[in-house]
Amino acid sequence: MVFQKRVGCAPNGFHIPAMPRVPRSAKGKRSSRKKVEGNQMSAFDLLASLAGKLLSEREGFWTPSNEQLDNESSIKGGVFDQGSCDESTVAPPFVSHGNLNLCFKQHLKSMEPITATCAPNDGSVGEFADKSLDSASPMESCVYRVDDRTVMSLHCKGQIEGQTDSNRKKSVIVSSESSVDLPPYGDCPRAQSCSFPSTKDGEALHGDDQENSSVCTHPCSVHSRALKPHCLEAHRRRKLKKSNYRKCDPASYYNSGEVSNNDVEMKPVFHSQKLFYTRQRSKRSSFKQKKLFEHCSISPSCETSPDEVIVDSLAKDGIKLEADNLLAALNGANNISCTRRGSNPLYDSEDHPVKLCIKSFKVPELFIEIPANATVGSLKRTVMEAVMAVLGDGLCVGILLQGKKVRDDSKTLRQAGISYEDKMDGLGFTLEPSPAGTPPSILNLKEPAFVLTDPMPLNKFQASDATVLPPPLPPANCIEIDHENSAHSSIDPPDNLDSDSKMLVPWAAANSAGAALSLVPLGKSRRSEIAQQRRIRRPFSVSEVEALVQAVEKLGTGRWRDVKIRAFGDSKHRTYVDLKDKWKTLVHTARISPQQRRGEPVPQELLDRVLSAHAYWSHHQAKLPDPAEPRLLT
DNA sequence: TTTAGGG
DNA sequence: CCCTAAA
Repeated sequence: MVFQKRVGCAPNGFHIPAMPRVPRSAKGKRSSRKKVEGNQMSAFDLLASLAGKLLSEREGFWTPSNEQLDNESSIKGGVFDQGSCDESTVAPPFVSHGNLNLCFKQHLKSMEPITATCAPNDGSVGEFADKSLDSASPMESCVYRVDDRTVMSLHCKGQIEGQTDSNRKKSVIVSSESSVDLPPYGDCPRAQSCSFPSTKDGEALHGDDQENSSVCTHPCSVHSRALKPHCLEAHRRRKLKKSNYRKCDPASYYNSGEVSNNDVEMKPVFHSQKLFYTRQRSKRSSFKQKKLFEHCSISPSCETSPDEVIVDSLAKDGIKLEADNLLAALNGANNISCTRRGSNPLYDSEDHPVKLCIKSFKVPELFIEIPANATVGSLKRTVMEAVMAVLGDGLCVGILLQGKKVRDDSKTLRQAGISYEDKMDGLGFTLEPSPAGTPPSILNLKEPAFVLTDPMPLNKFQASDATVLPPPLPPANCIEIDHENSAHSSIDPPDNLDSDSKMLVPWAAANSAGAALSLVPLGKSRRSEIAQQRRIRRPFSVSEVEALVQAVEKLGTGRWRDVKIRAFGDSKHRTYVDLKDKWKTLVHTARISPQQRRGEPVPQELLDRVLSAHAYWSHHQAKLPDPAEPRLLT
């Protein structure tokens, strides 16, 4: 007997008492060194990264005025981009008081507004929701209709004024088929998504809605997330299609995703222990869909079901994490020397500290299928593995301001507009995949629909269960990145979110208890042709070239692994293949005229050595790993 | 997993 | 940088 249970809707989520080291994902776990290369990011790292982003960078050339956006659209954009039930939460233990809730959403994106907040940290979302119905409340509400559902959106209208009333900026969108006193439909034409509050307060307020809201998720929308074809490399698509995907009855996806939001629903769909890792079935508003599909040839109407409604919610028990606490935790744990108050040189004399409250991060929800005779312990492990597969394979924090990504890490908060109170309700953080070994880059999760399956070779699996399983996923993070952006962050172009959005497909981590996982997209063929991540281009610096040349001189051109160890042993982002390729280009560069060379000029001396080494090793086989290593005569 | 090469 | 056949 096999049952399938949707984990994600567990009201209280999964509270992980400690943040273990994350199992490495599919690639390179062979040696310890490889593990080091693994793009692992602990929750602490995450916070550190976040803190660094928020509090440590101040230089920039961008002026906030460029980012003046519609104040309302931001939240809604964020909401639309979220669109899912609230899911499990992970509470890292290192936050002294207050938890950073990582809510398992269907994708790694957080729309939770980071609010400027001043102690005392009051007010749950529910309270705000309550108050929002009061005209005196700092919250605004608006109502709109999604299909047959009336939806109320509560969001902040107030500005942060002074130090006492600044933490009133919350946004919650409340699904409402209930008795909530709703303003007339149409008050807020832009708001078209619904979500249900998962905070306890929200539950208390709209408890009846939760179940109803659950209905909002619809399996059919599993594939409704728009993947912009223009974002896909056709070439890659073809390859992926050819090599990694197989035809599969779409209905099987739906079956697999047909588990309702009722936690208790069991479905004997699969016969082996699997983890379903699917994106929340949701529907975006027509408004958002328009944006989503703006560059997509797929019609939204055919991608969504009428009764799908975006279900978005705030973290269950989303405990605020104040910057103070965060910094204190960081300082205490990792000697990060940043203080927040007065004397902090990070702040200009007249610069007010920016207090932020991260309500939650959202990561994809999980579907788990496990034999009924499995032990509770194995279930726990399975969930943990799924969780860590999502969280562990390298996350970085992205910042959304007014719905736009803030990419320039060098900007100050003020320059980025984060210190502007009138924008605080448009500030959001996202958990994003961090390309291996690369600085955090902003990546939007657009197609977080996966299935975790048995790790058996895909070909075997296909042969044995081809009618059930969705197409397998390419064996790596599938992140489409902006090729225009190098590793260096840059300013977000002032266009909409989707235009520069990225896609990601996390790759499951390895197992620990015989339940190895692999990830398979749950999407449909068209858009399950997910672009595989292309690593961010990282031009070799002169010093790197120097190290490479030196190592090749010593080791020869046939031992790239050794060269890598020798010259880039601690570098995560330079693989031996990279080095081999770089050497290839170096040889080429050395042979062409300086006028033809591009990029950062390599000193001629190095190029000469490249040619010399290349010539030498062309005639000397570098076979012997160690003893009398041939020396290059120079 | 590494190497070697083409793309 | 990617992709992959071969080793």
